[in-house]
Amino acid sequence: MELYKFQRNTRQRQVILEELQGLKTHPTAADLYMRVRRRLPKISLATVYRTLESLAAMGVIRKLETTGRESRFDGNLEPHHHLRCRVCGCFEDVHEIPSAEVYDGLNDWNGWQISGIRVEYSGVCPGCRESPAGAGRKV
Amino acid sequence: MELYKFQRNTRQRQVILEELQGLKTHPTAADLYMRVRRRLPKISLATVYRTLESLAAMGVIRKLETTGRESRFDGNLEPHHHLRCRVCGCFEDVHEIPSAEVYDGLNDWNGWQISGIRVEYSGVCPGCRESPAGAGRKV
DNA sequence: GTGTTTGCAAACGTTTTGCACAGGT
DNA sequence: ACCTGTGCAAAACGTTTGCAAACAC
Repeated sequence: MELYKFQRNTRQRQVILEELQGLKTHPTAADLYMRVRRRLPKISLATVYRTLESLAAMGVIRKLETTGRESRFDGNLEPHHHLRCRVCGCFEDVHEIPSAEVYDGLNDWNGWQISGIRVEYSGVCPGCRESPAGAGRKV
Repeated sequence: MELYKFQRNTRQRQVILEELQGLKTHPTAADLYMRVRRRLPKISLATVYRTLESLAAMGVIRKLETTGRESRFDGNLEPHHHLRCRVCGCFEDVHEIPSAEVYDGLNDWNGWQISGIRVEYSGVCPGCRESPAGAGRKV
C-alpha cells in the first residue's frame, strides 16, 4: 500500500468513510464491509481494506493499535484510550487518562469490571535509530 | 485449545519452557520454534503453539497482549509494560509505570525515541456481565 | 482518453485443527 | 495398556497483492 493521497473521489470511499464516522464503536474491516455492502452490494473486501489503509495514512481516520488479530478503525481522531472486553472483544473509549494504579482491578467503572491495564509505549529502539533498515531486530 | 493442565511431562515442553525462560526478550512462536529446533529437530510448530497456549493458560508464562499480528510470549511473570519499536517491531520491558503525559513525545529515554503511548484497559463490558455468552458483541 | 481505483481471485503469514501414532505414566 | 501429547498436513483466518476492467477526471 503506497497510496497516501487520493486522486479520484469514488462512491466507495464516500460510503466507507460515512459509515465509519457514523459509528461510535471501533469496527474491524469485516464489520465495515458488512455495513457498506448494504449500500454498495458489489463492493469488495479488498477495497474496504485499501481504502481504510489509505484514509488512515492520510490521517482522516485512525487505525487502532489494539490487542487482537483483527485491525480496528476509528473515525474519531481525538486522542483517547480504550477499554477492551475480554469476553466479546468489543472496544469502548476512555477519554480521561487515569493513573495506572487507580483502575487496575476496579470492580465497577461505568458498568465495566476492569481487570487489567496495559501500557505500550511506541517509538524507535536504539538499534533502529542507528541503522534505520530494521537491523535492530533481535528475537 | 482446552488444555489447562498437563498430565504428562514431555521433553518438548521442558525445552520450550527453558528456552523461553532463558530469554529476556519476548519471542514470537516462530522465534521459539527456531530455537527449540536446535535441541529437538523433529519438533513441530503446532506443538510449540499448543504448549505455549497451555503454559499461558496455566499461568506459567504470559501471552502478551501487544500490537501486531504475531503473538509474543514472556517468561517473566512480574507485571510490567512494554516499549515497541515501530521500525523493527522488537519489544523491550518498562518496569516503571510512568505517567502518560511524561513520556509521550519523549526524545530520548534509555536510547529510545518515544513517539506514542497506548493505554488499554481490559475487563468485562456491561453487556457481557449480564449475559456471559458474549451477547454483548456489537460492532 | 488517461490513469487511478475497483473487483475478483489467488497468495500470503500466522494460528488452529483432525487424525493416527509415539511415548509418559 | 491407557490415553495424553505429538507430528504432520490441511484448514482456517485476516490481510495483501496482481491483474484486467471500470470509472473519475
